[in-house]
Amino acid sequence: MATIYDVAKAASVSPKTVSRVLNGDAPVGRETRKAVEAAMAELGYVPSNAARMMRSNRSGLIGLVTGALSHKLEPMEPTGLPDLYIVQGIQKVMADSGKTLIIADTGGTSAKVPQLVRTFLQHRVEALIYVADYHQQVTLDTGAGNCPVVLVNCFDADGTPAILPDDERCQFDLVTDLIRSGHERIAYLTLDPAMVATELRSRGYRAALEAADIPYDGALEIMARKNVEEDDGGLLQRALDSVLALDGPPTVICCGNDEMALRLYGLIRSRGLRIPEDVSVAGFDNYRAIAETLYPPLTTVELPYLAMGQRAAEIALGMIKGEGEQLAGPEMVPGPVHWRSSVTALNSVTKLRSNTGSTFS
Amino acid sequence: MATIYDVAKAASVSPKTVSRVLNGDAPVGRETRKAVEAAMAELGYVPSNAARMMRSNRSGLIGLVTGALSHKLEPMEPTGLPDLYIVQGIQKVMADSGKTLIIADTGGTSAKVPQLVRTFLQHRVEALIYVADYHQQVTLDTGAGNCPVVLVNCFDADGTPAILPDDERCQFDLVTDLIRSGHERIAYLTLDPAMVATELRSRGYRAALEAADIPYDGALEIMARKNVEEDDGGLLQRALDSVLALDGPPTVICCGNDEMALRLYGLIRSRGLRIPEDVSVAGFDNYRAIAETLYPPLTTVELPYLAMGQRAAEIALGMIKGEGEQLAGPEMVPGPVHWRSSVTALNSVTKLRSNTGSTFS
DNA sequence: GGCTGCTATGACACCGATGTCATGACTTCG
DNA sequence: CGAAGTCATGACATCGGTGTCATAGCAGCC
Repeated sequence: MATIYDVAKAASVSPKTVSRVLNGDAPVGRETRKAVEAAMAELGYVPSNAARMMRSNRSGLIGLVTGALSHKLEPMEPTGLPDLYIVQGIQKVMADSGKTLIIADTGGTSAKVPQLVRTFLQHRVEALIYVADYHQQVTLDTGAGNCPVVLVNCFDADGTPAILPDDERCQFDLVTDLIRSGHERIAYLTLDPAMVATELRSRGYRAALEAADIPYDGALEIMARKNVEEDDGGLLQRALDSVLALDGPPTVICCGNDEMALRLYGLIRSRGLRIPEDVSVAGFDNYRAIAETLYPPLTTVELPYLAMGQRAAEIALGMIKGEGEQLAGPEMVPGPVHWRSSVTALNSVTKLRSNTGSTFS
Repeated sequence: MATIYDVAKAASVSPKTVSRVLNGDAPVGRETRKAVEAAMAELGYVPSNAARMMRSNRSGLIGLVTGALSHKLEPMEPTGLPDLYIVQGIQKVMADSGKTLIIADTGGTSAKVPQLVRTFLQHRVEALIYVADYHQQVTLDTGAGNCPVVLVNCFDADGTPAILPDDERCQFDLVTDLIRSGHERIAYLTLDPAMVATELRSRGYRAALEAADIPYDGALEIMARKNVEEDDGGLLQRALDSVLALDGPPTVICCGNDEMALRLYGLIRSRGLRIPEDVSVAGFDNYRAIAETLYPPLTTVELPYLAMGQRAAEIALGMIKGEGEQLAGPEMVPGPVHWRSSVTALNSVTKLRSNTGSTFS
């Protein structure tokens, strides 16, 4: 590989002059510049970042640790590969500010993290971003020293800057929109309550009911998915039958995620009911391959993964610059409701646009 | 950040001795080693890859260019995020051999590629891997010079080493398995024929029929999805009605992908037919969120994305080492059939395991 | 004893950029 | 006209490691 010295020799100038042409940090004569540029092109010269870094101490690299690439067969496999969208958001912002992402995968075991972080530190990353595959608490033994760290889709007990989806707000917005279109008997089939998100969404569900003065009925909120292999789908069937058998059956059923909604479509129809005429269905995740493909298309909430990634990248960049924008703890990012035809309006009032940034597609 | 000189001073030895402790490339006295290790721990020393690289010229970095992170709203959005699995495969192999992945996203426009490649070259990547999001031909103006390049899920006209899914073989295996379980009237609703994969799969479909001495009936093979916005799903409806109206209607319908199969489930049922009693359905992609969640679970073929990634990484590593394993052109990787209950056996013979590596799950 | 061979260590140059400072040629202004 | 200022350029040190070579100490062997 050609070096700056080769270029200098070919252009009959000093290396420093070549450097000046490269960086434009000092005036260079017109003819000289031409000669240097010609020599660079001729030799296919590409400056070495490593050598640059030795002086400047700025690598231009951002380390990204994730389990995104190794979902494998974990029992609690979440839908939609959220971390991918987070990574996408991070990548976009970083690329725009001239940083290059270097990524490493935990392979599912956080035990590998210290080793990965060490590799990153060897490359002198300017910041470290850790992306989890679902909303959870983590305890990372990063050993990152004074390297800025940002957590995404997870949080720790030490108040490390973290970007989280606002599960509570999302579910609140969805249920509020349902109420606005006239629903009052709103069932909610939840995911495993062991998950952080489940608890938060449940809170959002109840808060929305309360805000609308609708009494909370425990019989309408049922766990329908457990993160264990034994769950063969029977939980969902029983949950559905249970709410349908109630005195006041629900007019709409919210699902813990879009995958559950997909299953529910089949179950509801096998019981001779139509969607949404007999019962409406709402999902969670806006897993587009499902939500948009189902007939009728599924009303659901989008978790703002892309935005979360972008926000995380911005925070990280801010920390690199040493700006005051130091998050002391988690920052919640809300996401839009996607209103589709799996939910019917029960009132005659013109459908109200919610003021929460919902989109009607 | 502490340097090797700081460590040397703290341990009262020369920097070179610290280097020897780090790399173990020459004997070091027991006491000396202890002192050095203590000093390294004390100072939190992490060696700088940049400085190392200056001498060794080996960065330990592998450049990955992909559009994986920016699917966005492209009309021909393929299902299943194949490139993610490819990246996963690459990552695994690279991590195992001590390389670190640095990734960049094209943002959907291949115009950015040269710039990204340049960045990678600045970092002195040891190899470049380009991953496409669906099977296609590309013309990359990499300007990578003598840096090894491997293409994945795509190929070019210059015979650059490439790893491709064996679409033809996959479809052949699937249809052959269908024939083995007694099906003879096999419809095939294809994706847009403008896609490379469509042509290849069609070939596999016909080859399987021919191998079983079943005459090819053009009325059974219909394009049911066009990569344009105008396609509102009407194509699929018409295609379904068309094959159902035939004198000899199909006993099984193959779909171009699992998403189409998901749609087809709804259409078939809305026509009062049962799956698989009245008509069997097969998909393509093994998009698990759909294939495993649908009821009944979907028989489909898995494109071997993970294996492709691994293979690509191996090829790249081989090229780095300068081994003779120089692919002169594309290498096709086959994938397994996943046999599920959306296809019924028409013959009374015990179901035959195909000899093509199919799995029955 | 003198030679060889091995172990443990250090001095020094070097990788490829860039920051600092110096220099020579011109221009401008009092 | 001489001092001061600008422009264009180069010499040289430096970043943090590692390769090469030298050196000192100590054993083993004829």
